[in-house]
Amino acid sequence: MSNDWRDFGPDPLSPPLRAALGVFVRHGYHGASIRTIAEAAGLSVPGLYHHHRSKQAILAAVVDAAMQEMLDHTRAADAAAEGDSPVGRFENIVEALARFHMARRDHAFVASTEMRSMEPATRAHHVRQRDEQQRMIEDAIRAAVATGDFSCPHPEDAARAVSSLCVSIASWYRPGGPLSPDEIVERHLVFARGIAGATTA
Amino acid sequence: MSNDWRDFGPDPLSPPLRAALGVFVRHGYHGASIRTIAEAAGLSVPGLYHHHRSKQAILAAVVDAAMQEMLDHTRAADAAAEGDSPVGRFENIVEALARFHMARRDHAFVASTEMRSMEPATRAHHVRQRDEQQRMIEDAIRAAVATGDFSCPHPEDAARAVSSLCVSIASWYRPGGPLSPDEIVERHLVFARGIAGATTA
Amino acid sequence: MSNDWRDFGPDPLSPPLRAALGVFVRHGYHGASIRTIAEAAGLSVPGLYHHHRSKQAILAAVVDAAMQEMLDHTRAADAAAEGDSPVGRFENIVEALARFHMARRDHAFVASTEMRSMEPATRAHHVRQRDEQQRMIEDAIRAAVATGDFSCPHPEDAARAVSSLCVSIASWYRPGGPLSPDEIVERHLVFARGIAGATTA
Amino acid sequence: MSNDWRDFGPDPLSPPLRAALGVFVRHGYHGASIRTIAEAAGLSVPGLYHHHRSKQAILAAVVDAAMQEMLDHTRAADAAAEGDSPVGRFENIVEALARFHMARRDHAFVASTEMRSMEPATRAHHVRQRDEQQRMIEDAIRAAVATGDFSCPHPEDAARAVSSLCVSIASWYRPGGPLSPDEIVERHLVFARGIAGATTA
DNA sequence: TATGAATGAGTCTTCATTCAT
DNA sequence: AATGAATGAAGACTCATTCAT
Repeated sequence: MSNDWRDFGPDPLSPPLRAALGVFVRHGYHGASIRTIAEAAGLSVPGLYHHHRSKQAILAAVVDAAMQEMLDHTRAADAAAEGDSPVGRFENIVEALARFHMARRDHAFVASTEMRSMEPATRAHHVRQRDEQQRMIEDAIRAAVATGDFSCPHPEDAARAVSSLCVSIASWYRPGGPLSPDEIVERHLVFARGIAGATTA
Repeated sequence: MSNDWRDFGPDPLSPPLRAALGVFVRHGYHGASIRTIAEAAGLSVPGLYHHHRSKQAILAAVVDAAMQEMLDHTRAADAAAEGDSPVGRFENIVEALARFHMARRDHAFVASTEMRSMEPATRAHHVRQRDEQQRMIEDAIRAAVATGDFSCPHPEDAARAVSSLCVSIASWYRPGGPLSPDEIVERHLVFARGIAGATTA
Repeated sequence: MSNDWRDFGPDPLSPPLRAALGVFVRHGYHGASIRTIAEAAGLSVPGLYHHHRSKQAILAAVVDAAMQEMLDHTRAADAAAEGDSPVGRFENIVEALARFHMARRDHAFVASTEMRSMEPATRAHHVRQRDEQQRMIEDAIRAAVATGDFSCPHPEDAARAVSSLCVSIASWYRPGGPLSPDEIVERHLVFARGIAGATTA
Repeated sequence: MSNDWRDFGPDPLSPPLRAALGVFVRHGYHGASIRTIAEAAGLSVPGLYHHHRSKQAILAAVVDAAMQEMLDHTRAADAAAEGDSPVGRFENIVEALARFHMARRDHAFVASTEMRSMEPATRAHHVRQRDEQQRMIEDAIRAAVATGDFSCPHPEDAARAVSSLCVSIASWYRPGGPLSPDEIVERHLVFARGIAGATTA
């Protein structure tokens, strides 16, 4: 993982979970019936229950897998900039985030959209993961401010704004669209630097 | 409306629609039962149906009211900057958007979150309204680029980013939170100028 | 009435009852909603209730009007054959029955079809009217048997068969169809004579 | 089937369908609630839905089973008269029809009564089956006219009258009534020959 | 391991009917 | 005489889940 944080391999979700994800994306958690999910997975209903305890457990598994993968990649991106300037760390993290929201657009969409459908424990776990990710951005901004590379009076707000911006990619990006992932990354790096108050071109 | 685009009066939604909005926010469209909505509205179920043809019609009414109010205020904010520099237009529009997403946080949240729950006609209408709003931002950016106030190679992407940023306010802002609306507006104006590549302080 | 038992004037049903009849025919009693009936009548729902106590009362009124008109015409047809041979009585009654089931096809259809939807009292009344009508046929047959014009070992069964035959006209006859009412009458007179065992052409 | 067209074994309907049939007979299709049907079948509501897709599908299954059985028996009765005079064919068909409307009185009643409650496709199928049956009678009559056994100027109308007569048995016959099925058959053969204009005793 | 059958509780929606105005 | 607003009960149907096989 240390070097390939830019690459997302095939979806690691098990077939039933991937099927569930598709249904969640199209209909939302409450609009998705166990029957529809089972059909999409090519399983009978009890067959699906053999793999997962409940519909809620399916949601938790999908969301946790997504958040783990996101954290893995952003952490690796951060680590890969070890020794670089804080700006390099910031840019790596943003790039990892942006790439994740394209490569795993459905996963990210469901994770951000279905918070209210999660049971308290699941939701708390999810929020913790999201906060950790956001703090990584914030830390990088603070470091860059310390070196004078960024001029940013409110690093926490800027981090949230950058994060929101990357998350929102998942709601409009379509593979095969007019812009390539590389172009989208490039442009969002510019936006993110603008939000963080980069002082140099 | 010409001068008071910054102010949002009391929620114009009828009591049943306001009640429905609250349930939609907490549980999502599919998670909201007509029974729950009726209870929240202090009506019997058929009493609710007396006012609205279907659950879907309730969603459409709520979303359309929200989008109309958003468009009214952003248009007025744009018009109020008539004669100003393009930057003034841009800032007015962004401020109107930000204020809307705080004053009508629930409305905006449901409108942006429940697109997949809308029937095709409703969704198409909604998308048209959203696109018009986004084009207002884009036009202002292009004008500011023409005057040299902004340096922005991709105005359409920047407009989407600015719009996404304002929309995302609705998902974390709480009245009575640590920041006042005025502070939030101020900070988001800075973020938005950063995204659009403002060349001057 | 004494002479014009062959003619059926305009439908004597009040407009709301006529509207209800149409809905009953198309959807059946249970499939007909008060709202649909009110709409068909051009009335509001309470407006309809102003004229009739309940949906059941509407059915009773429609059915009773139909049966009364049927009895009026068959009695008059019978009376008009006073002094004729029993065969003349028989034929007059059958003709009246056949003509009624064409002229008031919807009324007759509902009356015969919705017996199970009538409350006990209404149903009992209806059955009494139907039995009286059937006995008129039976009496005529018996009289014709006594004169040797008919050869019929079971007049009661024959009367029921003749009655059923006339009732069934209502379920296929359409005004403007290939056969004129006069032709249909003529042919059913032949069938009825066949059922009753007429011994002469 | 070749020899036993006179006998109707135990009702071939599955228990849930038989239960539904009973409820349809008593209350009509629209008056029959799925709850009542399920109770009559000794099932829960979803248990009933496990076996049948919808209330309409239940009606279609019941009606089609009835019409199939009717066609099977009348065809067999017709075939059994192979080589006989046309009058023999005619009598066999009528007897099969009459017996069917006694042995399967509820099935026949619902099939003829609930045409308006069938969805278009189901209704079309039903009408086709009914027409085929009626044409069998018509053909037999025409053949008997050709041999001079019947004198009947309008075979199509006579066939419809004979058919209606047999169908109407289902609306008054009760097992254990004053007349045995054999007696009823005998009398209806006489009526049918009368309608068709039989020239010989 | 996998599934046909089952279910209590819930879904959205409509029912016939009433009443204040 | 007419209606907008309301409702308890019921409509057909589906839910997530279980269990015997």
